[in-house]
Amino acid sequence: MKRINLHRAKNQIARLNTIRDINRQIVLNYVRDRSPISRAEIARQTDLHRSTVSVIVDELVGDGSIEEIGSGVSTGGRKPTMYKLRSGEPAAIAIDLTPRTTTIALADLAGNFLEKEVFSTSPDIEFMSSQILERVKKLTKCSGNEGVEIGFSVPGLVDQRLGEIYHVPYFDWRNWNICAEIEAATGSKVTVENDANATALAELWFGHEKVRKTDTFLMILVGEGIGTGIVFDGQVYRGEKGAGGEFGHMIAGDNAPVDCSCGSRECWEAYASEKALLARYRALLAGDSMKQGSVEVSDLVELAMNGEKHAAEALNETMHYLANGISNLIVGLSPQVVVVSGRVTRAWDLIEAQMARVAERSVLAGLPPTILMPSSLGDSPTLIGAVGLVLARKFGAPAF
Amino acid sequence: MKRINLHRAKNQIARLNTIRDINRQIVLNYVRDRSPISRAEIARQTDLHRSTVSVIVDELVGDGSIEEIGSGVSTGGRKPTMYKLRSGEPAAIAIDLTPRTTTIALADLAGNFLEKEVFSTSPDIEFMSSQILERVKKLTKCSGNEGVEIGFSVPGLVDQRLGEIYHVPYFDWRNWNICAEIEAATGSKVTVENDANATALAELWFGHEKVRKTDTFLMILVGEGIGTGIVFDGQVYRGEKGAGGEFGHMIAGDNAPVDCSCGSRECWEAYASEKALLARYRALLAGDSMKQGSVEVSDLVELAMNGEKHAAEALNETMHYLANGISNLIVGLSPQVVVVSGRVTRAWDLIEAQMARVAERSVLAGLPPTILMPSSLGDSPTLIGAVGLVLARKFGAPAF
DNA sequence: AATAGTTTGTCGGTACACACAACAAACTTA
DNA sequence: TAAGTTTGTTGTGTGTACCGACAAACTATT
Repeated sequence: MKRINLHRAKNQIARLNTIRDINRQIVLNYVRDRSPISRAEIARQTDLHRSTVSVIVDELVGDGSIEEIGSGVSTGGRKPTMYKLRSGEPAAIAIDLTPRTTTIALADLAGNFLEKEVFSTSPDIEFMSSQILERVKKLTKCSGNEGVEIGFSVPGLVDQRLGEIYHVPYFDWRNWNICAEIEAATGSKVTVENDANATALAELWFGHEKVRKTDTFLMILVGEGIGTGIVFDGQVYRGEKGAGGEFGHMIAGDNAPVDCSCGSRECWEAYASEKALLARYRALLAGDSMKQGSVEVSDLVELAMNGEKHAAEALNETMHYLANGISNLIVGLSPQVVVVSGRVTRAWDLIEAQMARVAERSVLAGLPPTILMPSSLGDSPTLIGAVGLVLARKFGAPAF
Repeated sequence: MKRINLHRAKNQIARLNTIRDINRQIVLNYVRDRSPISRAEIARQTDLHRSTVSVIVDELVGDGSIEEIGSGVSTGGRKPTMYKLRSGEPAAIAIDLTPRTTTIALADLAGNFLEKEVFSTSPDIEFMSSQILERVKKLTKCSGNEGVEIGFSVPGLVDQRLGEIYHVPYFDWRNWNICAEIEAATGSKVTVENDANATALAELWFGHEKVRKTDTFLMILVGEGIGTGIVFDGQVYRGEKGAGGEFGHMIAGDNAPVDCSCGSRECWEAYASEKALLARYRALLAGDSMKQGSVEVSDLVELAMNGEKHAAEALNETMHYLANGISNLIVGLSPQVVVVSGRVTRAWDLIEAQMARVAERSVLAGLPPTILMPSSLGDSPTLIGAVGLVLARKFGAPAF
C-alpha cells in the first residue's frame, strides 16, 4: 500500500487518457514477454475485452512498437494472428563508460545490438566529451532519429532526474555536464545512471528468468570497487541523489588489504573487491619472495581455478569477505534473489561454498532462504543496463 | 520507472472506474493532509476540474469519509465551504502486542483514539488468543461494525498477505493463526505487520512533517532488539515473507556483550539494543564491586543524563555501536531521513554526538547528507502503527 | 461434401468519468 | 448600489472500456 505523494499530485491525477496509457503499457509488456502472442490470448490473460485489446494492438502496430508475424496454430477455430516486438529498427543508443573502455551502441526495442563502437576511456574529460558527442551524433543520424532515446551508464554518482554526473571517483571527474550537451546536440532524451543501478536494471529487464519473475532482488557488482543495486517492487531503489545502494562503503572491519576509493580502510569494498583480491595475491607472492609484476583479475581467477596455491588463497579470502557482506544484506533486506556480477563469478563454486557458511545465519534468524546466482548477462552488463535505461522508459508503468 | 508485473495483470488493468478510484484517493488525501480545505482549493492544487472535484467530494461526504465544517474566509468572492476528515466515529481497531503489554484500541479516521484497553502480555498463547478475541469482538460490536478494519502489530515475523504470524521470538510462538480467527469472529479484514514495519508506517502517516514530506526514509526501533523499517517511494519495504528490514542481525563485530535473540554474538542488535545497554551497565557495576539487581532502561537513561558515571559510559558505548550501524545503513541506502525510535532517544544529544563522529564518512564518500531525528510519535509508536495499517489501506494508492 | 461447433477479430451501442463553458449564488470593494 | 471576484452547479462533448452480435476462418463429425 503506497502513500500518495501530494507534492506531485499534478502529475498523478487520472485523466481520460490515463486508462488507455495504463492498458497500452500492459498490452505492450505482454507482447514483449510472451511473444508470439495473439490479441485473443492477451485478452484472456489480462481480463481486458477482446475489442479493447484489438484497438490497442492496432495503435501499437501503428506507432511501430510491435509487428505482425503471421498466423499461429488453430485450437479448433479461426487461426490467431500473432504479434511480437518490432526488431531490427533502431530504438535506443547505449553509452557504457567503464574505467578501461567506453562503448557506444545502437539497439532495437528487443535489446538486440545493431551497431557497436568501442574505444579506450581517457582520463581527459574534454577529450571524452568530444568523442562521445561525435559518435552519438553519428549514430543518431544513421538511425533516422525517430524517437530514439539515449541511455548512459557511468561508474559514479549521478542525479538521474536532473541528468547530472556529480562525481566519477576513478578519474575524479566532477559535475560533468555531458548529458545536457548530448541532448542539445541530438534533441534526444538522455537517461543517465550509476553503473551498479544500470546493471540491476539490466537484470530486471533482461536477466535470468528467475530474476525477471521476481520484483525484489539485489545485484552485487564486484569490480574495481563493489556496487550494489536494489530492486524493490519492480523499481530500482535510488535513494537521495541516486546514491542508493552504495553498500560498498559499509564497515566490514578495520584493517582491509587496500584503501577504499573513499580513503577508508574499513569499507566492505576494501575487503572484497577486485582491488582487494589483487592486493592479497601480491602480498602472498611477495611473502613467498617471488616477484611477479602485475596480474589481471581474469588470469588470477583462472590460476585459482587451476589450483595455484597463492591465487586460490587470495580468492578464497576475498570471497569470504564478499559472502559476509552479502549475508548482511540478505538478513537486512530479505530479497527473493541475489545476483552477483563481475569477473570473479567465473569461480562461482568458491563463492557458493563461502555463502553456504554464512547462509545458516539467516536460517537461525528464522528468515526465508534466498536464491543466490551469478549474473547471466555476460561480459558487458553495464552496456545492457544502458539499453535498459531507455527501454524501462518505453515499457515501464506510466507515471500516474 | 517501474516494471509492470505481468503475473498480477488481472488486478492492474485500468477499467472505467479506475480513473475515479485514483482521483477519489487523491482528493481524500488532500482533505486529510490540508484540512480545512475547500473544493475550489483542491481543484487548484490537483489540476482536476472544479466540477470533477465537486462530484468526488459529494461521494466522500456520502460514504462518511469526510464532513463539512462550515464556511472559510472569502478572498473577494463567495465564501468556500470547508471540509475535513470525519472524526469521532470508529474506523479502525488497533491491536498492539509487545513483550510486556498488549493494547487494543478503537480509533477514528484521523488516528484519534476513542477507546483503549491495556493488559499484560502472557506467554500463554491460548490465553492471549482468547483475550484478544474477546476484547476485539466487544469493540467491534460497540463500533457498529460499519467498515471498521483491524490492524495488528506483532514483534516477530509475519506474512502480511497471508495474514500469518510465523514466529514471535520473545515467546517462541510459532504459526499463530489468530488473524484468521479474528476475521472469522468479526467479519472484518485484519492486517498484520511486524512491529518495526508498523512503526515505519506510523512515521509515514503520522510522523513529523519532515518525515511525511519524504517518501524515502529509515526507521530504527531500539528496544529489546533492534528493528529497522525501510520506506521507499511511500511504501514500506517488506522483502520476502515480510522479513525485510531485519538489519538488527547485521554483523557488527565478534564479541558483543550479550547473545542476540538469534543466538549469535556478532549481530548489531547484540551490540546496540537495550539488552546490550543493560548488560554493559551491569558489567561496569560488577567491576566496581557494587551490586545492584535489576535496572530499568528508562531509569538507566535518566541516570546517564544526570551524569552517573557507569550509566553514562554504558549508554555512550551502546550509542557508539548504534551510530556505526546507522552509518552503514545511511551509506548503503542513502535515505533522506533516518528516524530513531525507542526509550534511548531521550538521551538524543548523546546519539547525535556519536552520529556526528561517523557522519563524516558519508561526506568523504561524496554522498549527500542525511537528516537524523528522534521519533515524534511518543510512547506507543507500534500502537499508532497498528492504526496506520488500517488507514494505509483506506488512504493508500489504489492497487492499479 | 455438408454441417455443426469453436475461435478470432470487428462493429455498433451503452455507460462512465473528465474537461469545458456557461451560469447562478454569495461575497467584497469601490 | 454597482461592479468585480470566487465558489459551486449544470449541461454538453469526448475518450475509453464493456457488452453483445456477427462475420470470417478453421476443425471435427456425420
